[in-house]
Amino acid sequence: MELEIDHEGPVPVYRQLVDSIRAAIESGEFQPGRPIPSVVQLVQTYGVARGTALKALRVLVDEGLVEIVQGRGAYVTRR
Amino acid sequence: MELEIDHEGPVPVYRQLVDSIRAAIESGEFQPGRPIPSVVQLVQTYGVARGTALKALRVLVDEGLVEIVQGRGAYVTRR
Amino acid sequence: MELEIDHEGPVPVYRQLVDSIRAAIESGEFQPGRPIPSVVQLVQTYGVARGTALKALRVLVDEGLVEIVQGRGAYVTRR
Amino acid sequence: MELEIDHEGPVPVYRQLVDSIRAAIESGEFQPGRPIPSVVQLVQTYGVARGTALKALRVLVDEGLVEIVQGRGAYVTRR
DNA sequence: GTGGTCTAGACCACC
DNA sequence: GTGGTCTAGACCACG
Repeated sequence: MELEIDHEGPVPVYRQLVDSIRAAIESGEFQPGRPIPSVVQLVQTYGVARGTALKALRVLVDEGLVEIVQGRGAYVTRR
Repeated sequence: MELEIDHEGPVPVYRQLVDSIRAAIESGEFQPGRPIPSVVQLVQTYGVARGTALKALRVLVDEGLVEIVQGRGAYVTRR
Repeated sequence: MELEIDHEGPVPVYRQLVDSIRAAIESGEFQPGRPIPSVVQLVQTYGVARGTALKALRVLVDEGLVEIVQGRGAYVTRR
Repeated sequence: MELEIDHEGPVPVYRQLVDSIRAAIESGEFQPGRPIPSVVQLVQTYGVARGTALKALRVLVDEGLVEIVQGRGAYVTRR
């Protein structure tokens, strides 16, 4: 998963997060059925706002790459 | 009854227990009037916390698949 | 809503919470569509453990007196 | 609550326990709504068998002096 | 802030 | 041995 976020550039931060996480999933760094970093971890690691991390999560859910389970976390979709 | 619990995956642990026990009942592995594994056995076998095993039990009782006999254990409902 | 929980008495603590909240609903103290005290408030106000407060909540939900809105809280059921 | 049990005499041990506990209730030593000593405590304090302590408890319940709440303990009946 | 999940430990009566 | 109750703490997504 890429480590740098460009807060100044033209690409929305949440988009950068989405692309970064998607790349990590497609590369196999994040395995199906395994958790992706929690919202809190994303916030701390990338220095983004909570809302930004949540927005990125929503996009990934809409794309079917990630599933949310309440009380447990966000996971890479199996299949 | 399935032997593996995925503590890292998206499915809540107590749900995995419920599904596993229900499958064993429906397959006939656990017969009506016969006991299902005790809470302590579930804890030891699957490495889950007591509260988690009890929560699974409660769901099965609510579904009518299992009934509790105090001091004796949990049994597959007859009928 | 009654203010005293008897931790030494015969009635299970979660049951006392259920009875207390139900009484407040039926008396109109807690109005339909309005929130009931949060889990954290119950914990702090009555000196009970989180699990105990959640157990009481679950009973009220099962009885149809209360409904949960995720991320917002527990509300008295309308109707 | 009396401290001596006569294991050799003609009075059944469970009866001696019953009388002892009843006396403690009637004297106010054990208050209504408060717990009486647990089965384990009776066993340890008086050196009686578990079955004996349980039998004494049953008699007290039948007499309406004590009420049992599963998971919590035995309590002096209110009123 | 909210409730949901989970762990680890304790004590209880009952069989 | 059995399940039921309770505490104290943790982490999660969601608003």
